[in-house]
Amino acid sequence: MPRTARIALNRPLRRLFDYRVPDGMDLACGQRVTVPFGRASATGLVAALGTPPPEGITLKTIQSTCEDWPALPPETFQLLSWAANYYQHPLGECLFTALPPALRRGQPAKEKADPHWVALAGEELLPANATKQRALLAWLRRHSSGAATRQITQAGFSHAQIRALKERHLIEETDPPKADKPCVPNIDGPHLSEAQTKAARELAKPGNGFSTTLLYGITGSGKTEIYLDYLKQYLDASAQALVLVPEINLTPQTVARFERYFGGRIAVWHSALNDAQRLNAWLKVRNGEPVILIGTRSAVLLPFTQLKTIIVDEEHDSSYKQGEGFRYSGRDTAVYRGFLNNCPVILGSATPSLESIHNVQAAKYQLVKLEERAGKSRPPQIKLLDIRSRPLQAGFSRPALDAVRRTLENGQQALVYVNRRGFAPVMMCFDCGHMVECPRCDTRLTFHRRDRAMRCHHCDYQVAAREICPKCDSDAFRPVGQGTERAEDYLAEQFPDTPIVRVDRDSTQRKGSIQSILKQVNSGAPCILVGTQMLAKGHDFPKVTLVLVINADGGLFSVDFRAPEQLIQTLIQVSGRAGRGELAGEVLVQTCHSDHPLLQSLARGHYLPVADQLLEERKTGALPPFRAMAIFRAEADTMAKSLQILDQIKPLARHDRLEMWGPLPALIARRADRHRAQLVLLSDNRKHLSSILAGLCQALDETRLPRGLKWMIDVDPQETG
DNA sequence: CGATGACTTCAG
DNA sequence: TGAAGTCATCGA
Repeated sequence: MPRTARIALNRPLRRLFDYRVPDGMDLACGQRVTVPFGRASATGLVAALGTPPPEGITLKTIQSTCEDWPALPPETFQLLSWAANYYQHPLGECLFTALPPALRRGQPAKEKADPHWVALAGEELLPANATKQRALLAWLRRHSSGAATRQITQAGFSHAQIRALKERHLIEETDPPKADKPCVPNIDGPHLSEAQTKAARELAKPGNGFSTTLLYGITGSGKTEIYLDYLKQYLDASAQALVLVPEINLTPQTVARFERYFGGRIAVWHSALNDAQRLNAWLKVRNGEPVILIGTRSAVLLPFTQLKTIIVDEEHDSSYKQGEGFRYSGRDTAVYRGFLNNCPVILGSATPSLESIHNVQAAKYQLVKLEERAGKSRPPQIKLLDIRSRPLQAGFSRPALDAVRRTLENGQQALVYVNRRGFAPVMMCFDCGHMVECPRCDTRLTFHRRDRAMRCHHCDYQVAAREICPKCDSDAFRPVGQGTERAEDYLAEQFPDTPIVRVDRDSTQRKGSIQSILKQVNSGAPCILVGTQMLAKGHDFPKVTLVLVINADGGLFSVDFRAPEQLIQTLIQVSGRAGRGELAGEVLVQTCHSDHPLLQSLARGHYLPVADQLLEERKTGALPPFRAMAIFRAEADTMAKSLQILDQIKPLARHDRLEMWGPLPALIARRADRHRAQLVLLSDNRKHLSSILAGLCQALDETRLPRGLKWMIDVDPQETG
């Protein structure tokens, strides 16, 4: 009887392939192999052994193993199998997302050289017009230990510029900097306040098995110090730990803070790493080195073998949910990982997700509270500023502008939060009413005055901006609504002597990184920060004493059931930027609905009661977290095709514990010329929902679909539009 | 006529 | 997914 193995390949196929195992080859689940596939060969992962082969197929034979140990150790393999099933994504693709690109391609699991570039002398040799090259050279000078190609391109420079400097012998390749930091560089732990110490003591300790703790710590309460102290006090020297952060929080400052206490034990994992860096970090983790790994979402899939604790910072952050392909939640996967590794999981936030609060109420999670700011700062007071019947200029009301002026006069800084980037979200003709729309999406084009362009924020379309209405040639063609650029311009006009710093996707892309911006702000001179979401997330601006929210109303009446939760979280997070130093903070929220119960209780200052209110609404609507939700999405070149496939599926999903909404066109029905529709599935029983989804997948795999039609399943969706 | 491209099929 | 095979169309 020949031995067989079931192999997972990196293909979007919901099936595995059986192979014959040659005599004398030892295999384990999760091991990398090379197999003949079609007329070529492919890298695969062993998914099962000794399974009875299907009839009527002559098995091919595994060519070789890539190494004699499983690339995915048992817990990691189990975690991915669970996730494949939970998120209804093909197992092969799930397993391969846990491998660094080099190993996906079948390259050997050996440490890779990671060439760095350093600047040499002789800048005067550069021609005067080579400004970009000069800028790169200056940038490299600031990175004395050198920077990898990937980091250079991330900072906004091009490969061509690197090549040009290399040819002029102004830069050269070197070895990457060695991690020369001592292993325990700082014997003194971080100094904790009484409240922090108490919270740190209450957290579940590594070694006591699996548990999940929600650490609710208000903004500015110093959660990072607690993490540092906790790891320092309770993590064994030989153990591994995982710290998950949202992408935006993985700044060099965050890493440096951890390195101060743990030196070379700190490793990082994020999207800006190049292939060599990814492979090397992955190998460290796989080899069981006692790393404390700080990483974004996908770090939860790394092959830890000695994992003893997991921390998920800002656990409410929606960027933990992958929005395409393998749509897993890094936070929820982390909790399951804690279960598999039998270790504690700490979820930290000043604005916990309703899911986590619900799990506390259901006694699945423990709650540790920290309701006091660290140091001398006081939590800011939130004031609602009703702008009904108040004249607005570029979105600013008189009292709001006065508040900014007072702040600057006192030598302090102000932060203005605007929900949209660009100058104005719409251009409208006041003669014929025409609004410029995207030709490929059901959206309006946003006007960007800086580069005189109209852009679609949902696809890559853009056109040159016009002075007159493209339809009727009227010159009454004007921007409507507020964006960051417009706020910036208006403030510059009102406060000509004050620097205005805009922070949004556009400004940070151009300037390479947010770092230099933050540095400027924290130098302390009076200035006004204008920005989007980006500003709300975890940054420390000690001199900011006023936060002004231009308009809070978007999230109050949205069709997306998560919008109110996200609005409240953003408002509290952005408010938390105020008064973090010794000066007291003030928050002004402009709204047309100051009597709205959510805003009213927000103004009373505490998150948990607002969250309870939101949870009550979810309960009434039988929405998550009270029921499990999945969305079946379809997109095609016509809406009819998309709706038709969902109509076809709907009867197959019928079940007495399942409610279905739709099929309906998506909120933005057409995006990049694809017509999108969705069927929402809700069930009070997750197991049922999961098996129904699995059945639908199978049924769809067996049907021939009209061409151009794509479908996907989103379990626990973050975006319901 | 071959070349090109759009589209379908199939993988153990 | 991606490589290979099928089929229709195009320009000279």
